[in-house]
Amino acid sequence: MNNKYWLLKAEPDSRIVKGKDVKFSVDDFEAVKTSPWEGVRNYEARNLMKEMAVGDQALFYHSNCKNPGIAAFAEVSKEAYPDYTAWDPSHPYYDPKTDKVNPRWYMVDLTYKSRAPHFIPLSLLKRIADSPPDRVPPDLSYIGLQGCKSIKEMNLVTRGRLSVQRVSESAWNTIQILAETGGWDDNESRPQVKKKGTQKSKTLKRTSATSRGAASSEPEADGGGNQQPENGADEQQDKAVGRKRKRKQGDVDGSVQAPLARKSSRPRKKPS
DNA sequence: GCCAACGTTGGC
DNA sequence: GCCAACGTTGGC
Repeated sequence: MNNKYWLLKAEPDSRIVKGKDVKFSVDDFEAVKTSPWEGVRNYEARNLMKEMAVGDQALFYHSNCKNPGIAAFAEVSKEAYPDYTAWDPSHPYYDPKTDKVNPRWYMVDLTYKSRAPHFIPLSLLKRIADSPPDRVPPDLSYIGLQGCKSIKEMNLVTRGRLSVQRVSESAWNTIQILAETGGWDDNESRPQVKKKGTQKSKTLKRTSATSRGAASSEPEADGGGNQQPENGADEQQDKAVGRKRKRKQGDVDGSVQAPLARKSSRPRKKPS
């Protein structure tokens, strides 16, 4: 593969899942420096992680928050290895159907590199994506048409529900330029830039903790036709939804319970 | 295997 | 907090 760039999502706001806070902001990331990207219970996301190699570059994205967007840059520091949290019955993302002999879930380690000088809000990327094919938004003329095009093709704007995504080299380059240059009008509030040491508002901000469950689903239907997620082989990508969530190692061993995924508890109501 | 129901993601 | 989009479940 010639893809060495990725985008991974994390939630900067507190949200309790099975008794544990899944918050993992850019500040948290910078503090721990390196963190295992555990908890992904989505085949497509997992497969993408399996493709990652040490040294690959990644975009750290703030999701499910007031200002979603790219907050920092990171690097893959450890190739995919079994996600041990899947075997821990006390973990929110415990998966009873997998074991150490035949790991189902994997994770990589990501190491924080630097903050995006200019936080890149999703709204900006969307604005670019919505711009005419032959025009570059005036305030972003410096990225050029090619830059615009690369953004328009990002999974971030074309799909959205994937917690781990591939990023093309051109999109990566464009993001770099945007982050360094800034200059757009709509950069309203942004989470980054920790002002003075005490900025870590740990105040419990409750986001809309509706009822996000843990992992997503189980089977991973694949558009192509390969629906086998497992097989140690090199599966491509299946598709399933991704989950994003990350948390710093420190609070990992909380101990909770609750499995994940909603297998078949669905009360189906059918006519007649 | 189709497809309606409904859970989840995640922006707004 | 609302809700659109997406995708999975599972009856038939």
